[in-house]
Amino acid sequence: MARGRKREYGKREKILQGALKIFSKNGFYKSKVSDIAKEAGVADGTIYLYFKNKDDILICIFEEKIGEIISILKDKLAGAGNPEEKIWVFVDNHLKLLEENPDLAEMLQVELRQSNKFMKEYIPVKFLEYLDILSDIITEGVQKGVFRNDINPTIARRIIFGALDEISLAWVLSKKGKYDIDESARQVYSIVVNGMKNRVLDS
Amino acid sequence: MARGRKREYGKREKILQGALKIFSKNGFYKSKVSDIAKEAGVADGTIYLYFKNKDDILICIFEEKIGEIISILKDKLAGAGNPEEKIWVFVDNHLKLLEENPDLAEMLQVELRQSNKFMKEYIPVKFLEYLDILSDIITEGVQKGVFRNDINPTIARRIIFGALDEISLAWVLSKKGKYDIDESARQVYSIVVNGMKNRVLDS
Amino acid sequence: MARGRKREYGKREKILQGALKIFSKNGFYKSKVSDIAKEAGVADGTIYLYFKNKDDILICIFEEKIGEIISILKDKLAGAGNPEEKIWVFVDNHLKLLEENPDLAEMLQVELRQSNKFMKEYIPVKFLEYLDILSDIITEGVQKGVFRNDINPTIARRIIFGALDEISLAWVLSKKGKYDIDESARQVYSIVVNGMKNRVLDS
Amino acid sequence: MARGRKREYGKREKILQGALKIFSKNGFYKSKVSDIAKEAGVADGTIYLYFKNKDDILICIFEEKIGEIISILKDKLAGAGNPEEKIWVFVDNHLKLLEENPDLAEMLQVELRQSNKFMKEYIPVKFLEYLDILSDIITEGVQKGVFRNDINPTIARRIIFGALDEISLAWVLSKKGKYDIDESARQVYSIVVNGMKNRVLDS
DNA sequence: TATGAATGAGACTTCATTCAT
DNA sequence: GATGAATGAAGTCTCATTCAT
Repeated sequence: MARGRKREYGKREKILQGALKIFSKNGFYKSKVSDIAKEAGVADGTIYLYFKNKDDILICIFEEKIGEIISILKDKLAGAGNPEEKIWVFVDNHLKLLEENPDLAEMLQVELRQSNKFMKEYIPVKFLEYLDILSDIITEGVQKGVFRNDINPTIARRIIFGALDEISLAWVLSKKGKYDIDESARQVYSIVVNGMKNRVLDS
Repeated sequence: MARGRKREYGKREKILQGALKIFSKNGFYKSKVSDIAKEAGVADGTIYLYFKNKDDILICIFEEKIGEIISILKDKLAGAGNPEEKIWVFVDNHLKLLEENPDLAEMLQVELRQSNKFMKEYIPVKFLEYLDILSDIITEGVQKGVFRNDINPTIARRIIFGALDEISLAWVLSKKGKYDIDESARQVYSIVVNGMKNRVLDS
Repeated sequence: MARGRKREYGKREKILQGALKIFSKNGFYKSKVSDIAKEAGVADGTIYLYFKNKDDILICIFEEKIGEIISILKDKLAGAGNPEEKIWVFVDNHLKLLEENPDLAEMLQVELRQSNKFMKEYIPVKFLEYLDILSDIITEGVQKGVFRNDINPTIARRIIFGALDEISLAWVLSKKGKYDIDESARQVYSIVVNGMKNRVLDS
Repeated sequence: MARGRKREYGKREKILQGALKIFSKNGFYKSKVSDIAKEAGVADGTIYLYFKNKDDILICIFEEKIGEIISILKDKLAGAGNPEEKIWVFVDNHLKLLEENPDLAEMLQVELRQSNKFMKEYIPVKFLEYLDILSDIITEGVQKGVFRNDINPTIARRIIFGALDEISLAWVLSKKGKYDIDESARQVYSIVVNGMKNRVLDS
């Protein structure tokens, strides 16, 4: 658990948190490095001791945050039984997590999109890892005959993630009031699981 | 200092087209007004005869392009019969349109998201109009008993749009090769329509 | 009295009047040629049929307006008797004229100063002609023994004009309310005439 | 992209001096911020570390320079006896100071005028403080019976300042050659003091 | 390691002027 | 003569990044 000098890691972490807050408030381009520094309580120059440049901060937030999400998700999935239950865990976890971390939600919704664009070279490894969990569940469901075998896991995972993503976006942009996250989770689950279900087995 | 002019018409349209191309290539913030001007074949200053500022160009593209999409969609929907068929028309139209207009796809994916944010005052009227079409179809389906009556049209429309949106994004970012748009359309249709279908009626 | 085509002269005059109004409101640099055109009710391009450029408009206003002032002043001076009375006529005329033409006042106060500077080549011929009237009166007074012969007319005229100018400026900037022009005229007259008066003759 | 820095102090002062020089040479509007930077030996951006914008530089020069003038003037006035002598100190000080600081003279003459206009909101506190010194002297003279009691100090101070101002302007614009500052000071003093003097007391 | 003053390239936008109609 | 759409040079200001301390 010991992780070298606290001072160093403390600052890096503070910068990432500050950046998350600032990015989510202003968007990536409108955020000034000096504002991040102020928010983090460090000098402007200090940021460049921990990150290559402004873009790098963005990338690191993704890697780190999605890493945490994946870790939490995997823990929860370990306790889940069949593929349908796993889908529920995924859906519920995704929406709850963003509900509890509005800054993170805002960033993933809005800045991630940009980042994919302006950083052509950046391949969102961690993000794909997250999507892989979803396609693994679907594949498992298909193999077990729970889901129809004409379901294409690569496309289906995009459908599910897209649905969750749009729900989150609507929630973020609606100033977090209008949409009920629990209700939304149930609707997503009900539609996609029913949508993929193998009816033959039911009878 | 000024030089010759040509009195060509359709300049506004040429600027919008140029901007669409540049925005989709570089993203809004990385796009220079002078590049848009060059692409449109006009002088930098000319842009400001037709648009208030750079933001205004973005907004006008949305209004105009989504307006066109809505118009085309409504025509197609007029020939569709039951709600399920209408969902198919919506899904198919959305994905085909973006396939045929990659620049537009790229922009809608990335810039529309930001727009809500950086221009606090801008409310995407036309975009909501587009979503309304979707919820109207769902509502109709629920009323006719084709879709389950526990389906919430406001959430369901986000689910469907999100699915389409993510598919488009994946297609855009994968450099338009990896994903098969037809297959994707069928998957989206199959999952969401089956997912909303009222099974009681079937028996 | 007939002066060629009315149309042509009418437009030139309208432009000058419009420019006077706009310059006095915004100052020379903040005034846009297009605003002058709008105020004058002509097209932007039309201005360049009558004036070489924006600077030229300014110069022409000076020449024309100061010309008119000189003409009016000379008429009034023709009816004046001794140098002291002439000083009064000059002082009274200057302040009254500006009171009645606030736009002109504003312009002479502010733009005339600049003009000497930004147009190095422009020598304010008409303005010097106006000052000459003043030094002629002083010289006459000195010669007649009314004013002391240690009075230097070239300097004294600057003193008198400066006093009037500053009074006008204060009046212009105070939004024409605070200062009483009549009272000011009397104070200027009383101070400068008493200040130049030859006391030896009095006894 | 940034390059070496020197950590020299007094940058604010160097910018003010550079700006004074550039403004006086070109006038406010024709002066480019980059020229001021070059003159001051700093980078363009550095100017914005010390001043809000170009207008702010102008205002600061006024505040600072007139502050200095007031300070010097007050010292000299402390050693002056009667009101007439104080008028002489004021007149002499004003003209000598501008003679020794041609750039400052040019700015006060020309740019101050502009500033009063384009910065409607800016109230020239320091400048009014300077004028107050003058009206205080006049009021004192009136109370002591040295000056006539029909003299209005508020107007008289404008007359005196205006006279000095115009003399300075003529001197500045005449490329500092034609006018003799000493002679001018004596003329102004002689005219205004004689002009305000209470003759009744003389007898 | 940390700082933050300084840098300077670059972008948006304005507006005097032109000239095809 | 009159128009006004078009031009494009130019200027203010921003802000990511550096490096002497």
